[in-house]
Amino acid sequence: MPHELPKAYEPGAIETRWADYWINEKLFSVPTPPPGETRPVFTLLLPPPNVTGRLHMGHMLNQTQMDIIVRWHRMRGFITLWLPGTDHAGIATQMMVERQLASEGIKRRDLGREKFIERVWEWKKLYGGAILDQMKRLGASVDWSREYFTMDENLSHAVREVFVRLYEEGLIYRGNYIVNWCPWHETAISDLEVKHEEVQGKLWEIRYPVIGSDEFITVATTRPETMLGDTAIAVNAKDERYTHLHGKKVLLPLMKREIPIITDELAQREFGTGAVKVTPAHDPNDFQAGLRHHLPQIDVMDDHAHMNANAGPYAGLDRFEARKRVLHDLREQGFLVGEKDYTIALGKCDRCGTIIEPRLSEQWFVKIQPLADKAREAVEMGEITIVPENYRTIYLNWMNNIHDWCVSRQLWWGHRIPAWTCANKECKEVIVAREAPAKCPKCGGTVEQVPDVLDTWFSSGLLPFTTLGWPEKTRDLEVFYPTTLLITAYEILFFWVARMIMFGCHFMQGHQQDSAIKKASGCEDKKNDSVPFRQVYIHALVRDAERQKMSKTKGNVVDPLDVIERFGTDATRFTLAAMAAPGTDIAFNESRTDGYRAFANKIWNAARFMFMNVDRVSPGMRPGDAEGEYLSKGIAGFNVGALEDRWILSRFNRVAADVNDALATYRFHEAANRIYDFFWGEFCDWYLELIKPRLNDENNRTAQIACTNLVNLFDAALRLLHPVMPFITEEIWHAIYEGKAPVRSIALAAFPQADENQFDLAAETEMAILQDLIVNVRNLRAELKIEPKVKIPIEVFAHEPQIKKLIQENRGAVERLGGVEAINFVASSLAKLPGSRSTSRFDIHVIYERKVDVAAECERLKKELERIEKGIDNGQKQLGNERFLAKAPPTVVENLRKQQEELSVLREKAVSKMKELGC
RNA sequence: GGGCGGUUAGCUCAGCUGGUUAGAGCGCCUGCCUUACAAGCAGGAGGUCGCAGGUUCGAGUCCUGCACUGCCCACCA
Repeated sequence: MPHELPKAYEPGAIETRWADYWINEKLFSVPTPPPGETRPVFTLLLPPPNVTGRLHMGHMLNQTQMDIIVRWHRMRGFITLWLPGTDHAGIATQMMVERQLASEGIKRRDLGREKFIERVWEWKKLYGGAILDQMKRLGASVDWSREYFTMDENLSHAVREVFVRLYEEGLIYRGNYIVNWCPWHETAISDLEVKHEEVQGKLWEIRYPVIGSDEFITVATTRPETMLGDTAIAVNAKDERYTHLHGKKVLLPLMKREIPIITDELAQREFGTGAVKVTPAHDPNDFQAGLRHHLPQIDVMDDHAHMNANAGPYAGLDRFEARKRVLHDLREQGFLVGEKDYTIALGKCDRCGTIIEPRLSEQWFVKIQPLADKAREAVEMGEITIVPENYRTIYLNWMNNIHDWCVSRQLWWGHRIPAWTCANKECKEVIVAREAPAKCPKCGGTVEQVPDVLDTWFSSGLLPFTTLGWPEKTRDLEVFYPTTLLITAYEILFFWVARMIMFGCHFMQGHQQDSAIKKASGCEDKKNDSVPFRQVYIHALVRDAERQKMSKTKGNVVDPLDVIERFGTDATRFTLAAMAAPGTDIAFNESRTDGYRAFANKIWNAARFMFMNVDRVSPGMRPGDAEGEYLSKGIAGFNVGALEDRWILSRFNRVAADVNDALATYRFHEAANRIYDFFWGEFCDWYLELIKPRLNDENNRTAQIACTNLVNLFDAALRLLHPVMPFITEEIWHAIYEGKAPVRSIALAAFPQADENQFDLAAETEMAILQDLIVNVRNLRAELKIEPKVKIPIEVFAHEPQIKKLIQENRGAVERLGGVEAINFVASSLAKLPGSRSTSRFDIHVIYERKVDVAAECERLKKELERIEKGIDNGQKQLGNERFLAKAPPTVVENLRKQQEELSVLREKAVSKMKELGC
C-alpha cells in the first residue's frame, strides 16, 4: 500500500488519535512484577494536580519533563510505572463549591456539613476529571489503571493510620497556641501558607500610666488594636531605666484594666523605648512570654477578625476599623505620643491575600523535630540526591530551622481528624482512634468527633507509599518503593517534597526493596530504602514572555491547550524541553514554538520523501536487518558503503551518546537541541541530499541499498526523538511498518544506544572538507550573483593528494550540491584569482565571465585578514610562552600548532590576493 | 535581616567540569516556488559576553568587589 501523506503536517487529529490509542490499549499499565523479576524498575509519582485545577504551563512543563524521562526509561527496558492521581485540595475545592452554592443563594452553613460534603463529591464527580482529561492531550504515558484520588477510601484509611500512629508516638499533640489565622477562610493555616510582604506601615507609640505614680511607660506597636488584649508590659531586667518600676502596675488605657510590669528578655533595651506591650493571645513572642509569667491570654477577636466581647466598647468592629477607633481614642485621651513610618513584613494568606491574624487557637500539631532529623540525614547522607544541587542547601537550611506543623484546618472538605472528645463537660477526654469509639472510655459519656480536617499536604505527603498499598505490606511496595525519582517545581519543595521525605523516612523505616530489582535498577549502593524517592529533580517556573510570573489577576496566563491547538502538542513539548535548562526560569515565547512546529513539519516531509522512495524503489520495505532483527538498540540493517553512510552512522551514534547522556542528567534542552540539529542540519540538509542520486540510480540494487539505509536510519531517529515528540514519531513509525510493526507502539521499541565502534573520525573529517568545499562554491556563486539554475565549471587546487582523491571520489556530490558542471584539478595555487576562495586544504576558482565586485571582495578580505592575524598573534603569544608549553595539555599545544600553520597559509593567500586585486 | 539566581546578537535563550575564530530560534538583508518540505532552500549582516579588579600559560566559564534585576526564607515590638 503506497504511503500517502498530506503535504503539510497537521498535528490535531493525529495527536488525539494516538493519545486515545495509548489509553485504550492500556499501553502504559504496569502489572505488579512477581518475585524473581530481574529487570530494572523505574517509578515516578505524578505530583497530583488539584481536582479543581485547570492545566497550566507549569503542569505542562512538569509533565513534559516527566514524560520524556519516563518514555526514555521504558524504551530502555525498565519496568516503568508512572502513577497519576489528583489531590482533593481542601481549601480550593471547598471554596469552589461554596461559590457554586452562592450562585444558587445557598450558604455552606445553611446546608450543613453532611449535605455540603455530598455536594462536593457531586462536584468532584462532574468536574474533577477535567485536569486529567487535559493531561491526556499532552500524551503523558501514565498508568491510568492505577489512578488515585487522595480521598479514596484506601488512602483515607492510611491517613487515619498515620495520624493515630503519630499520636501514639507522641508526635502529634493538641493545644492552644498562636497560629496563623486567615479570617477570610476562617481557618488556621501553616507557616508555609503565609506570604510575607514588605509594606510601609506605622509604628505607634502609646504611653501607659503607671499606677501610684505620675509616670508613664511608653511602648511601640504596629497593631494598636491588639492593646485591648494586653496583659502586661515587659521591660528588660538589665535596663536600668526601668528598674524603679519593677513590680509596679500600669493602667491599660481604654480598657481601664490593671496589668503588671514584668521583666523579660522579650524586651530589648536597644529597640524603641525598651518597653514592650505583651499580648499573649495575638503575638507568638508575647505568647511565650505570657507562658513564662503565667499571664492571662485575652483573645479580642472572633473567627472573622472582628473584635469580640473582650474588646469592650470596640466589640463588633472589624479589626482595622477598631484600629482607627483605638488610635483616635488614644489620641484624644492623650495616650498616643508618637507615630513613625515603619516598614513591616505583613503576613498574608497565600490563597486569598487576606492579612493573617496571629491568633490563639486550639489546634493539632505535628512535633516536627524527630521527623526532620531523619529527613535531613537522608539528604545529607546522599540517600536522596537533589538536582540542581543548590536546592540541597536550601532544603537543609529549612530542615534545620523548622517549626512544629499546624495540621488542623477549620474546613469541612478533607480528611477528618480521627479524634473524638467527650461531650461531658466535666470529662472532656480526647480520644484518638482508628475507628470511632462508641462511648468515652473514661466516663462512658457520649463522644463527638473533632470537627477539624487535616492540612491537604498531610495526605499528599504520604502518597509515595500509600499509593502502593501501605499500611499493608504489599508486593507493590517491595518492587516500586522507594520510587526512583520525583520531578517537581521548587514552589512545593517545602510544602510537599520535604514532607514526603519526613513521612517516608519515618513510616517506611526498616523497609527493604526487592534486592534483585534494586540491584538491576542500579541502586545497590543505597543503604536506606525508607526514603520516598532516590532523586529529586527541581525544575523552573514558566513565566510569560516578559518574565512575569503568570497569574490570573495579571491576565498574562498562557493556556497550554491554546498553544497546543495552534502549534501541536509535540511542538509545545519540544519548546518546553528545549528551553528547560536546569536552574533558570523559562520565559515562554511562542515564536520558539512556531519554530518547533516547523521542525515537526520538516520531519513530516522527510518522511514523505522516504515513503516516496520506498514506494518507488522497494515497496513494502520495513526496517530490520538481514535476520529480521527489528528492535535494534542502534541502527539495524545499515549498509556502510559510501562516505555519507559512514558519516551519518558516526554522527548518529554521537547524537545517541549525547542524548542519553543529557537525559541522564536532566539536561532536557541539550537533548532536544542535539536531536534537532542532527535531524535538520545533518540528516535532512546533507544526508538526504547526498543519497538522492543513489535512490534514483537505474541499478535497482543500488537504489534498494540506499533505501534500506534511509528507512533504518529514519526508524532509529524516530526512536531517538520519541520521548520528546511522541505523537509525530508514533504516526510515522506506524506508517513505516504499514501495520506490521513488531510491537504495538514505538513507545515500546528500543531507545538508540551509542556504539562507539561506529564512531568514524575519518569519515567526519572527510565529510567536513566536502561540506566546506560546497559551501565555498555556494558562497562564491552568491557573491558573483550567479543565477541558481546556471551550472558553472570550477577549478580546484588540492593541497594534498588525498584531498584531491576525496574530491574526485565525491565529485558528483560537489556538482549537484554546488551547482557545478565540471571540476578541473590544477597543480598550483588559485588563491590570487578573482572569484576564488582558499582554505588550508584547497583553493577553488569559479569560472564565470561576470566581474567580481572588487570593492566588496577587498572589504571581505580585509576582515578575514584581520581575523587571521588576530588568531596568529594570539597563537604566537601562547606558543612563545614556555609556561604554556610546559603546562598546557599536549593536545592543546598540538592543535594550536596545527592551527597556526593553517592560519599562516591562509594569511599568505589572503595577502597575495589583496595585492593582486589592488586593495 | 539571611540565602539563592540572572545580566552573552535587535528579541528570547544555549554555552556541562576554563582550551581553536562565542552558538541557536525568531527578526533583519540578498537570491531562489531546485518535484520531501516557501512551516522550505542557499547565502549574508549583527556580540569589546553588566562594570572594575584578581587567579591562570589561557577566563563568557573560577575568585573578590560594585551596579542593575528577579526570587525564596525570616515570630522581634
